[in-house]
Amino acid sequence: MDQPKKRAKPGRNPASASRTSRPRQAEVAELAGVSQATVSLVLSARGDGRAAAISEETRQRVHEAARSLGYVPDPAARRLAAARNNLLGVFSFTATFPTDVQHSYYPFLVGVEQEAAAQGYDLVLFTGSSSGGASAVGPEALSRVRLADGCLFLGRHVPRAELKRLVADGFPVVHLGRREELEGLAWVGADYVSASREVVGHLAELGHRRIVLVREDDDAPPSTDRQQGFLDGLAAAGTAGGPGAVLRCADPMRELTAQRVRTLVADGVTAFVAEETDTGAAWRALITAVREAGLSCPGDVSLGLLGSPPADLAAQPVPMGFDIPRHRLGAAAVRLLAALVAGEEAREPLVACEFRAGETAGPPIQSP
Amino acid sequence: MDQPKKRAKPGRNPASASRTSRPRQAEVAELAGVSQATVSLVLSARGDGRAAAISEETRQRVHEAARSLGYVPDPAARRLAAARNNLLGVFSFTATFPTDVQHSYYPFLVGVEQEAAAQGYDLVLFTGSSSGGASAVGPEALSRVRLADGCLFLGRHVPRAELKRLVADGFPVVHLGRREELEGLAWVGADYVSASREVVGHLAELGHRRIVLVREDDDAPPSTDRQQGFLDGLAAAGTAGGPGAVLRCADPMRELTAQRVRTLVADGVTAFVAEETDTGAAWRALITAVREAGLSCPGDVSLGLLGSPPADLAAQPVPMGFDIPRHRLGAAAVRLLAALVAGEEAREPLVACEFRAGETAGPPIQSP
DNA sequence: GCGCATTACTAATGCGCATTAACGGACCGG
DNA sequence: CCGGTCCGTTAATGCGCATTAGTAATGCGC
Repeated sequence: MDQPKKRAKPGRNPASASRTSRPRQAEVAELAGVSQATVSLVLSARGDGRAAAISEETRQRVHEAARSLGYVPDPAARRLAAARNNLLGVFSFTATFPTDVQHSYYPFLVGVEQEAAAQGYDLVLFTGSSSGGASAVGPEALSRVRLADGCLFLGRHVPRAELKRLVADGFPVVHLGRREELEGLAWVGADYVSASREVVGHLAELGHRRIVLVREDDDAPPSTDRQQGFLDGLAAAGTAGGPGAVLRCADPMRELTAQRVRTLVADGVTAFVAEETDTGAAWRALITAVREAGLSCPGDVSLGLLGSPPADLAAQPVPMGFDIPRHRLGAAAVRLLAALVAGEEAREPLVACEFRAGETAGPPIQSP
Repeated sequence: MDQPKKRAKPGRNPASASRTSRPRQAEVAELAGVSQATVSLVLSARGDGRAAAISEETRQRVHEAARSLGYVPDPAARRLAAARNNLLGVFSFTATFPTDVQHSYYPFLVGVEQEAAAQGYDLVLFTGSSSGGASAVGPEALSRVRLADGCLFLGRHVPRAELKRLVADGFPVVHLGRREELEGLAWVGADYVSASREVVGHLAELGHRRIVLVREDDDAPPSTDRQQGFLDGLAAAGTAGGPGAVLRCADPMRELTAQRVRTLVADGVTAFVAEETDTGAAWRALITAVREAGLSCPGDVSLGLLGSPPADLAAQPVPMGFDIPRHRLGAAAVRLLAALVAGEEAREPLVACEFRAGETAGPPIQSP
């Protein structure tokens, strides 16, 4: 009577419909006359490296049995046992799927998807702002991402506190876009400094000595980086920057008039570069002013754009400048994230931009 | 001494790096001072129906503990334990985010994402055939989707055999786009028949009696449906279709000449409708031919497009016709899938298109 | 012919969760 | 005051697989 208390076996509810049809490893094992463990060893044998100690004959029998039964491993069980989900999260605080196909996140996603596939990960898409009723946009909205092995963040409005919490907990996180304010947060970004320096370098090579940067009145890192690169480029070319080299406008369209451009050109300026922003205001203002000043572009004055032109100006003559490799940025972010998930160290976060020769730059005119 | 042989506990290898960060139910339980089972009961309590027998106070404590720990249930474990994980899969055999935006499933995804959020599901993007090297396109490629509660399939190149297997196993699957060849496969599609009939109806109401359909030489269901709707519309308008009512061209640009159009118009034809295809060839050929024939559009002849114009022609006068509600299609697919997951029956798979008045249709000219 | 290494395989275990029988305590009618 | 009932909670179990300690069998050397 002192045997351990006998308990019924609760277990699980009766087999659901699909139970009957899907063979388990145990059934394969029985058919092959081996143990379940052997089946697992055979079927999950990594192609690379040494094969486990299983005889070729057994291996064959197991494979045969598996095939004849139509065995397919259960991914849930596989992932549970392996303690990894092979899932990467993608979180954007603005809608992950903006209605506009032209949206700037799209190219990132292309790269993200490709690289994730290459690394053997699937993607879980989270939306912070989704109007969906179920997901309350509470502070814990972010913690759902823990479902994945790691998470990629897009957009600038990700709440700091929550992100910090994730990072502090050691959850692998990568931010797409420079994000240095948050200690320990991994990120990847485009190397605007080098790219901008290169643009200035090309202009200098063509012979330009007086170059002006038109930028907006915004202290976002991308803007700062571009100015930095611009000034570096000037220095490398042996040209003094000086305060007049940077034209900072709160409202470019209003401040950068044709008259202003004429004055600068008369003063010896032979080339302008504009920074790229969301709105493209600086570039828009620049080409408008130059046109209205009656100046021809590669002829009278050379223009450069530190980025890509806005979609509605894409048909215009291609500006000399650089393209942000969004595609590669997305891929780099995934690689970094995968490395973090695997417990490796973060690597170089900067991705080089691609120089674009365009058709808006030429040698400076000889001032009369 | 006859106790069962003592064996060491093999278990699994020491915790990987991420182990620390992901709290388990057991940890929540400890913090709340209850058992793991209680945590499970509280957290998986179905909102509907009777709440499990847990006191409100305990419930509170558990929720609090879970929140403070940032607990998120492990999808794999959830799934393995025979429940569901509130995950819906999206699988497209071509890249979901293709480089070529034209063929993108993006608009669908907008609807999918919204509806999934509304239904309380997260989305897993199973990266199908991406050029990535890792994922061999073996038979198991598709079976990964079993991690989710159900899966949405996009694209026409999904391998039949594997899909069939999923369906046969009772795994909830919905195909976006008509797919009747596969017995038992649920799908949602746009109602091209009704929409095309409506377009013809509008033309008939305007007074058109002789209407010609320009279509490509392709027997895909969407083409067939449009023709069907077109003929239905003619019949409803009391106009005989006749063999001449459908112009089937292998190469519309070449076959649909200005001369041909002139002849038709002279013969009494007052309106043309073109089908929409990937390339937009039929519509392109039609408007080109009409222009070259020197005919003005809403004046001399009315035009309709059974679908949306290709992106590069969007700036032209908006064609009368209909828009495929990709957004709503995606949402409908998710609703259907959610119903299947819940064990309900499939419902009406057709989603209505949206009529677009446009500016290419008017009353027919009185032939002299 | 005994120790020791190697090979080929199996038993046991747990991943994290859901499920359910059982249990202890409070309450209650008789 | 005792058996019964209800309530809140828990222990135990297994989902399907990967992992690893252990074992039986065999080979090898001296």
